[in-house]
Amino acid sequence: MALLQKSIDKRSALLKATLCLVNRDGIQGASMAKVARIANVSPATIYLYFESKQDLVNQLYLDVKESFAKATFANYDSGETIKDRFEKIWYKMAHFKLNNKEEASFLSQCDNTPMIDEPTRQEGLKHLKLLFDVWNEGKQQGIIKEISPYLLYAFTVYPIAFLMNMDNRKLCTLCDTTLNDAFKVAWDSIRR
Amino acid sequence: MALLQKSIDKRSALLKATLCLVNRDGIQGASMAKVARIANVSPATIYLYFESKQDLVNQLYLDVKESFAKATFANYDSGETIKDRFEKIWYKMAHFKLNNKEEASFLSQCDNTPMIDEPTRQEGLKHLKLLFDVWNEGKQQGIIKEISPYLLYAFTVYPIAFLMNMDNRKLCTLCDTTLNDAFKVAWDSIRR
DNA sequence: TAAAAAAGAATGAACGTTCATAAATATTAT
DNA sequence: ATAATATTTATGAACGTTCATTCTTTTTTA
Repeated sequence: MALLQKSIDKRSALLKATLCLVNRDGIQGASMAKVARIANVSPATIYLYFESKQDLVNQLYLDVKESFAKATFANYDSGETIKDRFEKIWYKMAHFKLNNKEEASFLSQCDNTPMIDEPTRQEGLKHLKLLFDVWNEGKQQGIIKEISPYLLYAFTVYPIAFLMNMDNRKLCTLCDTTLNDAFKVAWDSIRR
Repeated sequence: MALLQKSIDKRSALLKATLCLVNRDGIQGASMAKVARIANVSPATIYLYFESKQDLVNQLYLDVKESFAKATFANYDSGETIKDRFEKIWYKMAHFKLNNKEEASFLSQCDNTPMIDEPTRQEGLKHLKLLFDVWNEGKQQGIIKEISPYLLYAFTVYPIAFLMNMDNRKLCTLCDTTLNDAFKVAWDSIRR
């Protein structure tokens, strides 16, 4: 149905506009008026698709998290070794952040804003299940340290965001060499 | 001079009010009117001490960074071993963030906002010189990996902010045991 | 009494949101 | 198949509020 498609297009145009603006001016800088203008739509139209600015940003958050997870766990094979699986996931996360800077920077901004509510954050976390699986198996096999997934995440995945930030600010170029170094650091941090 | 002291008091009352509000409602939620009300001052008075909201937030940023650095490098002794020095610095950073949650959360928010300008960020970085010294010496002695300080920071210090966030959201309690685990992870990540 | 500091009221602009209305689309009746 | 009608979808203008900032006046200090 053409109508439905048109609706979907408009919805994603609005999400895309929001992503772009948040990336440029911060969450508070992405006003509904600006979002509307960039999406070629009347401000009022936004409220046909989202019930508030908070809703808009939260839905965008879930949307981006989902595509991040999709990229991260593509070709996931539970038959591979723990290290191989972790390595592939880690590199895919890094490459997603490098190749989708707007999305990555948006997620970074979301980490510390009160705009994203707790239920939405929880929902977003679910996408990481496969990574937690790998860690749990790794612990059972004595390959990975017996520590909470929050620690594992903090020291392997979270740092990528920092590096991406530095790269954006031209302070530290994230070339392949740097990325390989970074993975080594990440792996050394959590392996037994 | 009593007058000067009163000025200093008012300035820090304004900074404190800003810190408190940013922590509660985010940077955009800390309006000049609210800051004034909490500091028991007229909105206009703020402009006697700061030339704009951006200036206010940037000065607060430097202020907090400085007290963070003061706490972090207290009793620094360049005669100690690399690991001892790093360990003490790391724990002091962690404890500062645990004991000064408002300050820590504020700094986290600053990581991803366009409100803090690049010169101010550079200024804030200078406070970390001693940490960089330790790392450089460590590299020379073959104790620490030969990688950029940005990588070292990303994998040892930056994760603390994540853990603090989880702690604030009651998802992962940062008790002494967790903290010790975390330090082990941090050290394993960068040692040779 | 002169100068500095602080106040409160007021500024235009921008905010998120809603409203009455218009355009576009779907449904029904002929 | 076409005309008339109902329904959805979208609009631009306007809402009340709040924003950062400034202006004029009053209070405090020297």
